[in-house]
Amino acid sequence: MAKLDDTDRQLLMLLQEDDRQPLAALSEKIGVAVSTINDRIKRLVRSGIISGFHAHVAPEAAGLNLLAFIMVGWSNPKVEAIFLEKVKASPDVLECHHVTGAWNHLLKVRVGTTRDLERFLSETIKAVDGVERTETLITLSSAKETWKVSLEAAPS
Amino acid sequence: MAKLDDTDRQLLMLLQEDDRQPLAALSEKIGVAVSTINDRIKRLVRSGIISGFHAHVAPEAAGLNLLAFIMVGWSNPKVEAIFLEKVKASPDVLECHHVTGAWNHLLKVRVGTTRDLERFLSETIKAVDGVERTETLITLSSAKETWKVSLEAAPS
DNA sequence: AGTGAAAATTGGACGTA
DNA sequence: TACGTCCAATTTTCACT
Repeated sequence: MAKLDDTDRQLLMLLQEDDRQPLAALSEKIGVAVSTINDRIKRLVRSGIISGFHAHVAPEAAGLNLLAFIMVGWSNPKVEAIFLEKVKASPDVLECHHVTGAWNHLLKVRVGTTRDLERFLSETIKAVDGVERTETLITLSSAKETWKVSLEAAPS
Repeated sequence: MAKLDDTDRQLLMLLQEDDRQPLAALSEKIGVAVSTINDRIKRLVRSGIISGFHAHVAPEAAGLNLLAFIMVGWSNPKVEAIFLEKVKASPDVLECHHVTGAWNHLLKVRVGTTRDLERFLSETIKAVDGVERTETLITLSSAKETWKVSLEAAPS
């Protein structure tokens, strides 16, 4: 893995904040030439350190007013493959993590209403044969929700 | 809230995928004029439907190899304010949600190693006076992790 | 690698329908 | 609101340090 110097870290911080600012603005903030900024960004993209440039959409604008975390459990290991397939295909599922502890997987799900959530649970999750337990945590409010990776202490 | 037509939804889908493609590319994919694309994006940004344009950084590139979800509980309601302040200030915390159920808040946290996680728990979470219970789910792998909002069924 | 300036591409503003 | 044109701004390339 390519290592990051201080200029890279500053650049990544600024691009995580806003990837549409002109190279000239980045150049001024960091203190290197515009063409250097351009080279650096190219390199960071090519090496995969920057995985992409994405517009973020306000979920409420799309009518998605309900955020929930769902923990799912089963005992038969054959369940996993079918479960993951369904989950990956569902646009309601933002995240699916395999976690330690009493549960097998933790899902982050965005839907419109509680009715949609009910439908999701019955049609997508419990419809998978072998799923034995679920626990749903409904989000009342989100005090923090960021995608920004902290770049203070980089590996040497 | 401004309503979205089909052109908006197509545009948002494409920009969620990659916000750096030229307007000409978007114009061709959607089938409207370049200047229309430009107008639409401007409007979507002004109305807050697009909340921003952000570069995504691969966490591993920053040495963040451990993802965990931490549930936190307390009984004294005065704890919340202090807790949220610490959590918002911590670069390790990606998300903090107020949730229903046996716990008060659910955190999504990214750190380098288990040692960093241990330090985070003792110095940031348990250091808050009044925090009584925590449960940590360590992520072994993530089958899905997206930020894309589904735009199939828009509100009328 | 970094720089500055030229060349190519792109985005933003305006007038018209 | 959508369109096309024009001009300004921005990105990209390149020869040099």
